[in-house]
Amino acid sequence: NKPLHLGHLRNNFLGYSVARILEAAGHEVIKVQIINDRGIHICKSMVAWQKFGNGETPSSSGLKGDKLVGKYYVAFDRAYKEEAAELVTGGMTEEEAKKQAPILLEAQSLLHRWEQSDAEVVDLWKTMNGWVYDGFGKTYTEMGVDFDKLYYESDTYLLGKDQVAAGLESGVFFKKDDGSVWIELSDEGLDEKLLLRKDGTAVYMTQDIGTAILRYSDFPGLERQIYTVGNEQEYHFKVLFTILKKLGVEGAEKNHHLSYGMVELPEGKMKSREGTVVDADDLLEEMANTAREMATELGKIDDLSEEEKDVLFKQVGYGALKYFLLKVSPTKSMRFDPKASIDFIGNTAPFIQFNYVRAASMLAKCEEAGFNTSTESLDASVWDVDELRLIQQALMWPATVELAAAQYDPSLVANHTYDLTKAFSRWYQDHPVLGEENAAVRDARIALTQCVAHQIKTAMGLLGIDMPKRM
RNA sequence: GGUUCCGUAGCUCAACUGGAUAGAGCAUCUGCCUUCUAAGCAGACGGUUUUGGGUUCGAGUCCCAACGGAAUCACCA
Repeated sequence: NKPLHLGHLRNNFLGYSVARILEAAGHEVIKVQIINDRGIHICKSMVAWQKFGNGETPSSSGLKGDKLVGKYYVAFDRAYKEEAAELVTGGMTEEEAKKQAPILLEAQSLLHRWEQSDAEVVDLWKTMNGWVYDGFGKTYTEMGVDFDKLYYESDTYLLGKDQVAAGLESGVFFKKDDGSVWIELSDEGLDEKLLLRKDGTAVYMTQDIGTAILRYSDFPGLERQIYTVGNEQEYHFKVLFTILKKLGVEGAEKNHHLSYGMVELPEGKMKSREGTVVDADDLLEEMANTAREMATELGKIDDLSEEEKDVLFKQVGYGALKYFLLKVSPTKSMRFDPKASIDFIGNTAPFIQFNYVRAASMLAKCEEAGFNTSTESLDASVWDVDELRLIQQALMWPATVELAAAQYDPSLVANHTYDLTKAFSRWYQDHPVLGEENAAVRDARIALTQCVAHQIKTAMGLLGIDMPKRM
């Protein structure tokens, strides 16, 4: 229920790209998204909307749905802090005040009523969730990310609770005096972990147990289940996987947490509450605008229609962003400077796109001139050292895909593509094609250009980056 | 404090999983557009791979320690 930010972009681009790479390596991939539509956080937005919203809706405010709901999440947090501070002034300890703030109690009560299927609460929940999905949907479309199946935690938490009940029966879990349910994982170095609150409501872990089990039964015979989630949740997934094993769930051994590093801003890490986040929608828009400015300045595409230009600016701007986020090893945290980070020259997607466009443009001219553009039966003896080096680079592609798939690492694909493009760009500089008089040499160069262009397009496709025809 | 991860050019990142002279981009400086798109190319500058030990024929990579940074250890998700 918080608007998508830069961290989500890294997450989604990474997950999407890994899926494409695994497919390229011959695996069948099912992309699923778990939607966290249940829990105390939703109730917080709901309470704040009830109290301060005055019936505001996306259409009445003109705000994107997820932004509107996010606004009330922030409003909740502000009110909550004020109330807690007042209680402290009234003589309560800070710890106690954080538990007793009236607005928090209201949110907890809403969660409880929601789990009891209280009609009024469920209605509001449906409405506000609808706004969020609507907003997220727009952003996902822009990102070029899609899923084969969506899981809603509101559908899976009950399954999780069943599992907790079963685990309690079999002695995997235990109940404390206040009625809360726990698992003891000290032997694994993971401490005690809560599975059900004392009021009987589910927590994050409960839902994830349910979701995991549902997926095993939905897709029997899964070779591997990969969770693309930030490294801040490493502990959570260690615990989850351990619990699933202890419950004896079939397939529990096949889980993998694809853990990626945080995106940090120059002033430190992003914090929604302090407003130091880079909003996904804003950033995407800014990227396309930068591409527009750049192209307008260069003036090479003035004859394109407005529609064609819009497509192009998104290809270039979004491509630059995707490449920027994917060229770094997933496990590493990365720094992002909104003003300086994203370049359109150097080791970037626009550089690669530019060279693809040059190749495509040149091939089109060869076509027009009636040259032999077939890649069959060419004379390989004419290649010089630069060309052999370029070919050598291109031949590393299959191994690169295999390694990237094995390690779930799109940065290997990005770096290979850059090296290939760099080699091509260098070669292009002093190896004319159209003006080459020796037909054998010319045909060999045409074939080479075709192969390189094709590989660039394929490789960038695995990163979710489109190649324009002109730029 | 426990656990996990990280430390490579001024900045952002590579380094084919232990191999030869540690490579790119940005930034700075110098050249190259009457020739297939200059969002390009060539060159210069920039390194005791945080530090100290160890293993090895060989270490940025593996082990130990120190220093520095991050994440996590919630009846948040």
